[in-house]
Amino acid sequence: MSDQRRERADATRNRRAILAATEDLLTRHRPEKITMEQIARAAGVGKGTVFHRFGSRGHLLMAVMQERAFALNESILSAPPPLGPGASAHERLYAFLDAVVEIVSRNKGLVAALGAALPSAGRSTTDTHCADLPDRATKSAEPSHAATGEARPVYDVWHSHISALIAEERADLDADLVAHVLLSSLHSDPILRLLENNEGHRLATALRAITTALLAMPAVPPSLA
Amino acid sequence: MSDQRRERADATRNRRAILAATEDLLTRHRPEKITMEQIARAAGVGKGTVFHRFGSRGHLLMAVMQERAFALNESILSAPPPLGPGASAHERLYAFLDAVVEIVSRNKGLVAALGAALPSAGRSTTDTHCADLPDRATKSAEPSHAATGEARPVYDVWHSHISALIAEERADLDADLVAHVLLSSLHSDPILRLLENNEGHRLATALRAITTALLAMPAVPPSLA
DNA sequence: CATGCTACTGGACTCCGAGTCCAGTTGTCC
DNA sequence: GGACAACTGGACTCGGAGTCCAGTAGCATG
Repeated sequence: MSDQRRERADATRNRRAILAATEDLLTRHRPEKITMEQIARAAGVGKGTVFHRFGSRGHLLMAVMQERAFALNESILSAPPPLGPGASAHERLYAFLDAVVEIVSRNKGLVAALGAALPSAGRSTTDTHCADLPDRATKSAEPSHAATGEARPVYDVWHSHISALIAEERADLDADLVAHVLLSSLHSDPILRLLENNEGHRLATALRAITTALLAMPAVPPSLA
Repeated sequence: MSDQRRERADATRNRRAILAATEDLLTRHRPEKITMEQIARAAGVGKGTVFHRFGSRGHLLMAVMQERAFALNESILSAPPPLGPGASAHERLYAFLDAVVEIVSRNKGLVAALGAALPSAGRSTTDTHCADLPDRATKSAEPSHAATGEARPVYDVWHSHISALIAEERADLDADLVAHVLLSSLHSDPILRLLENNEGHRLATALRAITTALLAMPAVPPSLA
């Protein structure tokens, strides 16, 4: 039985093909110039299939990103101490920031494209999807992907991780906001350009410096609203 | 005389009308839904005119942003001390960051749209403009706007200002990069959403905290590449 | 193995907006 | 007031995202 039938074999094959084709194209072309039609052709399927599986360009890109970030997101929860649980909050922070910079460096294009592809996430104005694509949104089906179906799963995971670690060490800071600031650098155009130039270490260093400074910060700014 | 003829009166009138119409629309609609045609209609001119004056959607948006930031950019150079020259670097930093948060809060939409509208600035792949629009790029013409014609004039001014101030206080930091990180928060989607919710003060506070921490930072990380 | 149910497929099609073109207009300079 | 060029505007092209639906083929069941 099972109220949810298993995904059909050809569907799985095609989904994989699409994801693979997208990744492949991403390595060879500017992401904003890759069209859905190209992806479909490269994957050997029709455009309709791509949209059927992923709903929109943005969602497809997100799926790819999610795949890329999968390993890291696992590591956070269960991995040897520097990254995984067990080390001190700031050691984990360092390790995680380094890992994130690393992952973004190897996906600049994708990250840039993602930034441009998602209209604004939680808008009311004719936010067509998620409403008329109930089946696709609820898909999941494959254990290997753990598709959460969230709005920005990758960002959210990263953000809450950083935020939690910061809060753990410094309850006096607005951890939530600081985490956003740290992560925002990864979407910044000038910085993405820097990464293209293999200067990722500069970013990593700067983020470390900021983190160190914050955690070591002497006084507690009580709240000067 | 003057190798550059004065801008024609009707041209000026129309340019102003277009700018005004854009600002107006921006206050009432999601920026990504505003089309060039709408702007033209609202300004009472033809679409061709809009493109003739501004070259592209991105450039138009940038022109508007430039106008909005004009006052602040002037203040940096010549204004009473907290903002203008005369105060200590970190006082100026605080003042400037506050001002920037303020200005971005009152222009979230525009900033978001700008982020999405500029493909990537300095790309080689068929970067058509700036090449086939020499006359428009060199326009300037009106003293009141001081149109520099740069790629991202506003961002660049802000960045180099912050960068210089940081460098002045802490030669050991990668001021350039840190400045990018600070500014990047202003383009971040989650943070823009926050600003929409009138939580700008949280951002301002967080940026202050980061700045304070950095400037007060004890050790000098010598360079752990 | 046959048979039905239905999810999946694919490519032609619609829709829409950015940017182009150019014939006509109108400021400006002399 | 005449010539010249810059400006104007709207019809047009181009191209990509997303839709549609008739056809196909997995999967379950007897």
